[in-house]
Amino acid sequence: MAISERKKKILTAVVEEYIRTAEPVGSKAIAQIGSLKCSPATIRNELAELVSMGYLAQPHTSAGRVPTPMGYRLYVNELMDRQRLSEEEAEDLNRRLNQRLQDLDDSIGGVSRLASQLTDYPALALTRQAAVSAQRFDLIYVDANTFIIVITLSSNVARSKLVRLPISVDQELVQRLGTLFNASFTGKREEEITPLLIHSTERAADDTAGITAVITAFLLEQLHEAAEPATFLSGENMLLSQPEFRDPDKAHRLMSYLSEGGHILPPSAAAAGTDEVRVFIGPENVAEELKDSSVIVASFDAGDGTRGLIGVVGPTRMDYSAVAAKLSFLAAGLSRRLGGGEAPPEGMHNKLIIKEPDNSHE
Amino acid sequence: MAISERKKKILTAVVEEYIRTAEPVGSKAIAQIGSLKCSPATIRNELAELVSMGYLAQPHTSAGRVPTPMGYRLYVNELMDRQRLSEEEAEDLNRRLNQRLQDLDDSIGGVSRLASQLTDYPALALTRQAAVSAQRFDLIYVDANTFIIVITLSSNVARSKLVRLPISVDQELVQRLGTLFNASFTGKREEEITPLLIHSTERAADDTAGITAVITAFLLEQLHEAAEPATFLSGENMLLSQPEFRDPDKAHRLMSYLSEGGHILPPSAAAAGTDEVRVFIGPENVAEELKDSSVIVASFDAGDGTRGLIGVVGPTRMDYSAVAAKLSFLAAGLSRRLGGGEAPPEGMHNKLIIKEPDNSHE
DNA sequence: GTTGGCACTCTTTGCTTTCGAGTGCTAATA
DNA sequence: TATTAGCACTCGAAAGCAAAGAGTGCCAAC
Repeated sequence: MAISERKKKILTAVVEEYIRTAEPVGSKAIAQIGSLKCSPATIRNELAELVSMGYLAQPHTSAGRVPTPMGYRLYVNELMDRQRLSEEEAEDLNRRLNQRLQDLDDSIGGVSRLASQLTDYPALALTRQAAVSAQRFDLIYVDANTFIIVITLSSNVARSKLVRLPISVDQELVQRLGTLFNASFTGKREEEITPLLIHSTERAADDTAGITAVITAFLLEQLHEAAEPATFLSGENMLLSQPEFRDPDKAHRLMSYLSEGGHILPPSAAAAGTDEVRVFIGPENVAEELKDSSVIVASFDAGDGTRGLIGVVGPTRMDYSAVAAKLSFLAAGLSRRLGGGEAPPEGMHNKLIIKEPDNSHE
Repeated sequence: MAISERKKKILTAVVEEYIRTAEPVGSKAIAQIGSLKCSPATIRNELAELVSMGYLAQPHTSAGRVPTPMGYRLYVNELMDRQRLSEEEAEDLNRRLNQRLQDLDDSIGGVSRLASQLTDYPALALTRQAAVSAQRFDLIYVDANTFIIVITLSSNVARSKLVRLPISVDQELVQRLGTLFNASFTGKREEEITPLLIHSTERAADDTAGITAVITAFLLEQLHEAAEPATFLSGENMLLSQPEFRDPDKAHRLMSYLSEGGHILPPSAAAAGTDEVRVFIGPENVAEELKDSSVIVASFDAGDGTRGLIGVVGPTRMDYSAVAAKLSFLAAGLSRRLGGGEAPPEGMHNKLIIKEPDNSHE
């Protein structure tokens, strides 16, 4: 059955009122909202139909209506205003973003904090490198017992470590090792660095002191760490201010799940195109723990093939419109600052596409 | 009035039972615990006296007794067993500690996570450097538009950054800048790097492209960051499993306070001697938000004049004994691995001194 | 000094009642 | 035919109340 214009208006009113108040909304309240010029009775009839169509639900016979996940979905896809931030908001956000952003890697935590402060929901941020390898090795001789390893990764981040040795080395050895590592390990991804390769390098180095082992260990550690999607979560406490989490057990369950850092995002989220906002409503989430929460994610280009995601978690009764706008703006700002390639002009809002998750398997 | 042996036993029983059950404990329960061979009636008399002495309180006339902060204080100072970890626990902990620990700086967050998992309370870890300065600069020429800054700090941590320039530089310039920076900025603390010094270096560099500015900015940023006490908080969600935080508002208030990262520790905590455990019970905390929680902190030596603290936050009804033992062990382990100087033999428990905070100002 | 006994207090729990918001239905109306 | 007013009905939330139970304080006896 097609859904009439008036039904859409009513559904919108229910969703927005429910988002605002967290209370089931009744026919009278909708009539008063305006934008509809008909009586509560008429609205009641429409509401009854919306219930039978599956967009709304009643907690119990004599209560107002509450949107179902399906209702939210329709709202998100078709009904809601695509909010844009006001000039001041945009400016403020840009300023804060600039403050945080020197090097993504250090500030990915800062980004998630920012997202959380901005939206008043717990937020997470993560990056996933495409394929990381070492681009270049520099070994700096400091003194007889000390040298510094600097590994420049393909993502153009330099990682360094100061190594103190129990034995002494000379400048020549350090330099020779540097050349050797540049020859053997540059461009290699983590899985390409086989024990065999390590072993042969070790022999070639003619290094009895085990210094090569230290370097390869550091290399592997850095590659591993860089390849590992770095996840940050902040603002967990925001959950507690939501009435749906007044039940401490429920709150605890979700918070534990979140802080385990695990599979918060549905796999398909990672596949999202840049600057596109995705919304996962209640049961659309794969993780059992998220079945009655919603997740909104935006994806951004962190440069050099690295993909980043920022998202927030909240009750299904979330302010989708506002949150999506903010995340979209944030993601666009990040892409602009971090991403290579064509930067959209500063200050311009990027388009806000909201994609529905792929549910073909259901 | 002096406190009799029997009163001590009874107080101990009340505290431990209350820690276990979170319910006010009655005379009958104490009698059944054993270790006292007298009737509930006798115990009631003693309890009444303990109440009038201020060690215990009654939530209401017909309820059992609950320890007051003063009661906990006595318990912590004199009565509780100084637990030591069992062999297996110690071994497990050591293993996990080794896993986490390569470089304190990266893993301070890991340490707090470990403390939280270990104790089932929210945990925080922080380090405070004594006075950080740059020990050495290395500028590595990569290509005409790129070079790497490596700053080795006095704390023996190397920090690096890959710099891309809009203009091109030659190897000679990079090298010259390196020498210049080594001459001008090594050994300088953040506050010693005045605009004047920066300016004169800039002039000496004969650098029209503003490369010195990039380097000084990075230097200042790193010094600032290193001097800033790095705080990490984890396991906030553990709070919610404590019955005293079943009230979502209360939980929210404390969690917000904690996640702001602020002044969790009383100032005196920072002054604690290494490997010493301090306990701050309820109102002993200076922060208003912590007035009915307890904080346990252990201090460790992170090497090179850096002091670290690990601590947990929980309700006053905390398992002081177990937590103190674990933190003490953890701190000792960290000191051993990170601290310079005399390392106590591996696997040995360090002594567990529990210091009372200095309350002379009250 | 210790103990058993007992009346008393105060919370907790469960039940019943009341109240009200909101519904669904029907009949009247534009 | 679509809308509206009216009204009886439902069901949860809040309030009130009684019974139960845990624990105390005190007294008198040991």
